Amino acid sequence: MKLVVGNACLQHGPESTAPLDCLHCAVREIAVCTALSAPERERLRGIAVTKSFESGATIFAAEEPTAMVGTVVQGTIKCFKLMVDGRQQVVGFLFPGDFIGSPTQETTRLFAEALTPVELCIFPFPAIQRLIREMPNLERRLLQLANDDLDLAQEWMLLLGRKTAQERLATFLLLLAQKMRARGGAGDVPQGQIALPMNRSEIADYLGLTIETVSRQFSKLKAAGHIAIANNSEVTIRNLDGLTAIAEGAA
Amino acid sequence: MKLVVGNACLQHGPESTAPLDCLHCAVREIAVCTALSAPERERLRGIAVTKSFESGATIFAAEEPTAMVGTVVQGTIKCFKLMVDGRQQVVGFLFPGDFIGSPTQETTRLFAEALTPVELCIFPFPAIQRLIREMPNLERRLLQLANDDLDLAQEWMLLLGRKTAQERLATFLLLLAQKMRARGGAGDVPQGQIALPMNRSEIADYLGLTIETVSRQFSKLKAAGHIAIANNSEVTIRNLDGLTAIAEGAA
DNA sequence: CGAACTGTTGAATAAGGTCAAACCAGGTGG
DNA sequence: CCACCTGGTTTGACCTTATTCAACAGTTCG
Repeated sequence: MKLVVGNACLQHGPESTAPLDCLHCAVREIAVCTALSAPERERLRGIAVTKSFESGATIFAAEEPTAMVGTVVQGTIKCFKLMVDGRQQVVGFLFPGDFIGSPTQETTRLFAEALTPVELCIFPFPAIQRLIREMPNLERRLLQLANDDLDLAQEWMLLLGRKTAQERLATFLLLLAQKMRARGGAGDVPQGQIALPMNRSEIADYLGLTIETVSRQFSKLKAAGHIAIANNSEVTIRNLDGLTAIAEGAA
Repeated sequence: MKLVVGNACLQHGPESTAPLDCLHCAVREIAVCTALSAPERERLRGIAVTKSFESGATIFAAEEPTAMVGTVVQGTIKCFKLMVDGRQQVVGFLFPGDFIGSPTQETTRLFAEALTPVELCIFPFPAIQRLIREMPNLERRLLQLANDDLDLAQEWMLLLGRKTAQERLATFLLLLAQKMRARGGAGDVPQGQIALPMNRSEIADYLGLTIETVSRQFSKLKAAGHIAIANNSEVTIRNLDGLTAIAEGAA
């Protein structure tokens, strides 16, 4: 486990204070800002700064005072919990367009680590708290996002508490496929092709399994013809219905 | 599994339309309404109705259009997910003062069932959506509640994905004790005494275990002197530090 | 080309699940 | 008042799944 310790955010690293170019932002169609009126978006832009993280960097760590929230512009992030003896549970992977951080909690409860080079559009904590009070549209959007996250977390509780290893991996792949579809838009990514920017260990920590079990289940799904494995970070869904049946425990 | 099927809410059963007596409400100190100003509380009261459910009744079911949200005034509720083959995952128990339902989602994602006789203070869905738009304080409070719920859900993902049976039960008992403390106030409940309004099967479905394993872990904690078991629905914490150490995996 | 990772596969082990029997408390009815 | 029944719970014996431990294969990168 490689942890860059300390409150990395807002302290070092390349941070642009130049005016943001929201009009050409890659995620302007899906991020929080979507819900805002033009003048509101302008105000939000006023407090935003962009920041880059190299692969493996800690974005924030649990127990720290919350320094920021923000939008993922580029890259993949894993959010996770840690136990004192090192056991790890990934609670979510974040992709471009996703919102990161809790806008109401004074203290961070999670660790966030960049799995690839990451670019964030950051809203410093005190500033965003002020803006939330002044912009009901922003607050409404955040409430919606929080409820959606809660829904996904509860779905994952079902997975972790009641599904078999096979069902977990199938569910995971379908979730990624769905996220890609919701994002990538049209022909961006070929039908059923899934990028895996995380390694087996991180998948295992998301699914509550070991790397060996994850690997075995990949092999099994491949042998059954449900997926094809190009390389370790790219798989293709060959049989969507079959995979769905497995994920729901109907197989 | 006893399921009263159908959209039970707002359709039948005793439902009071008389003006609510908020001043003497048992949960007025902790519920959503706490965050509101006097006139705001008055408006919220205007759309509220109380409703009772008998033990075992379905309060709402997954996939239904959301009919209401509300506050638990009395009783205990379990919220859970179901798989097609009947596997069940409890995602939370709700106690007096807790908020029930998602104020942003048009469709219900969970089942909610009364474990004891339950009294709810109900806010019909269209009305609450309107009020949210008009009362920023209400929205702010709901955002806070949603983020707290999300935090708890992620803590539970760690439990379900990475903790042993022993650690799960210890964590569960400590969570209940903490909830009781946060609620019951002063001498209401004797030190470390925990009421268990749910049976072993429901605990098992919350912890991702079987009833047999739950039972064995109860016996083990009792044998180790960490808890005392008065009867099946009441336990006492004898060794808080020991239990905490177990829950955190430090034992 | 070889070192260092990361991932895969196999064999042995353990934790928790399954099946089955015993237990116990609370309610029923003689 | 007490024997009996019933549901939930506990306990025991055995089994299955996933973990652990270990060896091997494939990639990446100096």
